Amino acid sequence: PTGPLHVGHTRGAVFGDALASLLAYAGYDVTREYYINDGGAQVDVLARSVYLRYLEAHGQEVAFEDGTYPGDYLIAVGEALKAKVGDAYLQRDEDHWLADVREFATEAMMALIREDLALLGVKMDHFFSEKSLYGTGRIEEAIDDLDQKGLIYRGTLEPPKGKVPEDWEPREQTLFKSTKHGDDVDRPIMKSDGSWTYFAPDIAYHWDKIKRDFDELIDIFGADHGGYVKRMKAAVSALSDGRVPLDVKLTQLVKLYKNGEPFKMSKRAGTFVTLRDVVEQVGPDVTRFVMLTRKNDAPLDFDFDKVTEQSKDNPVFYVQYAHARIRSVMRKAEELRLDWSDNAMLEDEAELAVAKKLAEWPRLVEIAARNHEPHRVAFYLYELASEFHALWNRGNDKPELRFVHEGNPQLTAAKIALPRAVAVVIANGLGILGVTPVEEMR
RNA sequence: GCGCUGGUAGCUCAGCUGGAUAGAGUACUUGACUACGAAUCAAGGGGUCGGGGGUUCGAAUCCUCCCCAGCGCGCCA
Repeated sequence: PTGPLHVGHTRGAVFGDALASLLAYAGYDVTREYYINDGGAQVDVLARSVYLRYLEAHGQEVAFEDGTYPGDYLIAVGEALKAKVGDAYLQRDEDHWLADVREFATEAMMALIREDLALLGVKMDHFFSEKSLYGTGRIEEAIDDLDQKGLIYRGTLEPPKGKVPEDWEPREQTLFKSTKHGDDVDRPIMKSDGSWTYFAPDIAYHWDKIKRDFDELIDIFGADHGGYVKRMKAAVSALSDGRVPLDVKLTQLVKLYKNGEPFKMSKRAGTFVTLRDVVEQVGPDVTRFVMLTRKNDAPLDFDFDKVTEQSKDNPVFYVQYAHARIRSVMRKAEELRLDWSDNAMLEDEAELAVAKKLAEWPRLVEIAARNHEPHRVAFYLYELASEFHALWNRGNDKPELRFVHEGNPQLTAAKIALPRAVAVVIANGLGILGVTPVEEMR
């Protein structure tokens, strides 16, 4: 939690949320967890950055050197810190304020992040703090388990082949024998100075999940953490004696475009496009749908202009439009006071095409859930909408294919059963993706 | 050097863990509005599925070796 969520995080959040909903829809019992990285050196950096803003709030000139976060979002946090502690931390050593500011800043960032998630409509069941693993014996407990399995030892790693880092020299470290569980090399869990590497609390976190009796785990990482997958799987395999499968989904980069021009963001310069920027411009529904119309492991182009357009370039509108059309005819049918019936009358090939597409739905859900691929739902909805629009237009040529037949409630009931089923599936499908089905287009 | 993820129509992408003639959108061409409406639909052309080899009755999909792109590779998370 070093800042607000940006577009990359957004993709991970949307993907994870949709995957969880998909699994729940398919009948799984799902828990959504957010792992808070509040234990490492990065929160010290955050604390120092906030301290600079705190000094600034007291009217001092400050310089944001390398290794601090210069983003504007910390200005308010600096001021809030001033409001809380007054001048108590002015001209004092880090020892006096670091721990407290770290706590303060972390809480402020998590508040931001929770707001961001709420904007997107993402609800977490648990927030799990990395920090809670330190100094509580929980890391030691997990490592002990591995040790008892003979997977922990002192040793020295080979330097990486090819490109060797400048400052490389052999050091003895505490290592996890991850090669026993499919990894390429053994991984350090303890630095040469005796403190934990970042891998250790991650092991402890997964150990905790295994002990909580989950029988399947899914992690979602950014693609730049891809090199981390094998060791995490190895750890889970070792900790659970191979009983609990871990699937790691990597979400690729989001490339942003505006007016057809790509623009870059830089965390260092403090210029990055936040989740809030995106959601406020295009809305949560569009944001979610667009991010799910791509496989998670393929890069995603996110064009602000295309995405705000209400046209075929924008698949959300296409699917929403189908739903709105159906709801519209259903409202009209209600005025006729017909008896709703499930006995559809299907004779035309366009009607059969829609019915066939509908019949694919259960199997599609099953496959998408099994493969952990929510994007399949988005593509399916597009196809279903397409079949429906085709049928609709056919009603222009052949009046007998229309859904509402004035003065003939029986025929209307038979013809409206099919689109009614389409609306149900679209609503359910959009529900999985976290997109609100609309009653009418405006 | 090793590992991970990609390479499918001009462009953006699907493709059900091995099935029939590889599909959408976009773009281009030509048609269609009396329902929430052309915000939509219909028709047409466009492919050595990165390349070679292998397994199979059958491969975009599986095995292997190359090529290209992105990411990663001990005391940063």
